[in-house]
Amino acid sequence: MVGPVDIMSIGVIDVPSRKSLFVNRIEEQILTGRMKVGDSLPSERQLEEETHISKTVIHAGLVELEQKGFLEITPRRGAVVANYEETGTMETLNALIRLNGGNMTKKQTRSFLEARIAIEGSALQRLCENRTEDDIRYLEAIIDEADRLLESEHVDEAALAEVLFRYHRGICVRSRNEFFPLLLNEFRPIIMEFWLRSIHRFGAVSNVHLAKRYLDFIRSRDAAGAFRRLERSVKEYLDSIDG
Amino acid sequence: MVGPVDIMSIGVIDVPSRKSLFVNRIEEQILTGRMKVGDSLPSERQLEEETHISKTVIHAGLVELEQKGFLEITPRRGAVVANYEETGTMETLNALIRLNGGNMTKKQTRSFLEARIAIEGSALQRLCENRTEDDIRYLEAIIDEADRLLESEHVDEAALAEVLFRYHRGICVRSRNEFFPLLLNEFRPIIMEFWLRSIHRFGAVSNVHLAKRYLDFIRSRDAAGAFRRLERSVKEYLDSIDG
DNA sequence: GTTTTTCATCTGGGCCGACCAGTTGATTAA
DNA sequence: TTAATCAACTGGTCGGCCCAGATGAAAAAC
Repeated sequence: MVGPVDIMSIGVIDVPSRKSLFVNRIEEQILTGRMKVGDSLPSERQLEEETHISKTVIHAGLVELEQKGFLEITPRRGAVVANYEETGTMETLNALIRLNGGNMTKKQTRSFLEARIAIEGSALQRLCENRTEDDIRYLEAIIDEADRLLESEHVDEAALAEVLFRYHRGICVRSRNEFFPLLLNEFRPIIMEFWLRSIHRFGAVSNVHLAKRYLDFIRSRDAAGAFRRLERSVKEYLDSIDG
Repeated sequence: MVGPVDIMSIGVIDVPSRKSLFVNRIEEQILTGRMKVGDSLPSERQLEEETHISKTVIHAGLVELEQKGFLEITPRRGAVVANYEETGTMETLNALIRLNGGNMTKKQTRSFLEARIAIEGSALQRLCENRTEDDIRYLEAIIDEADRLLESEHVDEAALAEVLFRYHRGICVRSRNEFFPLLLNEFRPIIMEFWLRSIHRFGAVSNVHLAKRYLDFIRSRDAAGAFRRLERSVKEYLDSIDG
């Protein structure tokens, strides 16, 4: 049952699709500035010839790049590099960060945390003012999941980050604002990365403890206190990466 | 030059792509509840047969629906209708509102304006604190565009809404937060609809005047005043739709 | 009768080369 | 100088092919 070699593990080799290779190549050209905003791309046929990838795949790749906000395609006219500060969405930013190996710059981190205070802070205050017993039970159930993960010998950090994401999205869901949870979904990859780093930096227990702290504020309907706590924890995180 | 009929204008007929027709059909089925969360979709080959659209296009459409948060596709298993409150993004919401003829419910409007205060309010305060002369010039240039539109006999409302969008996104851009402008792009269809309604309700002049008012606060670095003004104008809009 | 194995069938993922219908711009005709 | 023509080029679509994993019923082993 065990293969001939079980000392050195090779690991899976996942073959990247031609489409993703093509998309990454173009993204790279754009983000490094080799292709500038307004530049026309070669036609799909030219790209087919150049890359030895079929036109269908090229076409699908270009459409994907358009959805990400990198290109502007006009049927039967061609594709040009879009001003992705104008047309870009969070997906564009996610692609940008992913291309940088998942690392955000300090400015991006600061921007992210500002956005977090703006959105989650607003949700938190609304929830404190309008919470019901059912909201408390809903959030407690998620905290219980986190506690169960902490009981294990080796804490599954990815799973804990996922639970923390669901908890904070839960705050947005229960704030009765239909937009806030959707915005958090938009941020999802970035937020997950953030929680992973936060777990590494401050430990699993500490992060779950902080989550419980917010629940206390919600219970006692202390909107101002909750907001101050959020601001403080963001400030602590920023200080920790500056040092 | 002029066709045989120039009294009644026909207007361009832009032929929708098969992919978009397919995507809209499925969205409709989901949003009207004919397909419920968890329901399995027919296989790509069945859909091909049923719709007479090739598998290539069907596949591309399903991938788009997954990105919009409407479907959850598992390779070699099939696609099921996703819980779009969980997986949805702003694109999902845009589709939902578009399907409703661009009309938001009162709760959606309230949610939108709360989100606007959270995001643009935060940007406004940051900008007031850190503005440069160049920021002022940048925003003044956009205001000039709006003024030019006002000079015309019949104000082009769609164009003005577009300029107002660019102005308020400009505030986010110049706030030096990389996330805020992208979030506004995400909202774009909703925001455009909002400005159109605001122009109808309060008039073109009044909306441009308010935009200039924000510029005053930014010039005098009055962050608190700017925020209060934003809150007030949102409140006025909410009152006007309640009445 | 119960468990295990086998294997035909179905799924989405990926790719290809050909064809379709609008756009464009130089050439031709008026 | 102007208008009509049309070949070349564009993105969009097509149907077919193969791949590898999932599925479940039939066959084999117990």
